[in-house]
Amino acid sequence: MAYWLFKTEPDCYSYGDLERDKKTAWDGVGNNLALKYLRQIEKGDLAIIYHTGDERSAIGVAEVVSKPYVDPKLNDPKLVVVDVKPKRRLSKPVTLAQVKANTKMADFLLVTNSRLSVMPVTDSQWSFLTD
DNA sequence: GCCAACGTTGGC
DNA sequence: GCCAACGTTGGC
Repeated sequence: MAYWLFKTEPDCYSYGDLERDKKTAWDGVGNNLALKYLRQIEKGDLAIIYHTGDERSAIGVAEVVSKPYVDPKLNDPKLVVVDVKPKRRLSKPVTLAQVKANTKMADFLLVTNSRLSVMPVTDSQWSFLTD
């Protein structure tokens, strides 16, 4: 069981959309490094859903309910997706500013590689975001 | 709206 | 295979 963070532009697909849909294929990831991480994800892993744009906050937790598989809508074996379902909203969203203000989060990929859309999250990073 | 950081593309 | 030019992302 591993922890991850998925970024999304809420105007495009928000945590609320995921709650409404109950389940969705997390698609649209094209970056090589993000795809590498995506392929390492296993069924049962948990992912923080982070909203970019004006919100810039970790908003909720999703559970991965499939293995990575090739996006059936596309014809490229490199482009994989996983199915996720909403698990719980965070009691209080954690903003990017709060993450950056904490020295223990200084090496978090969200901070050091702001353009990465799928990234691993360590236990301590997970605790900071979800406690 | 700007721009830094990063990825990608294509000419050589 | 290098790298300049260009495009995209996302924070500010």
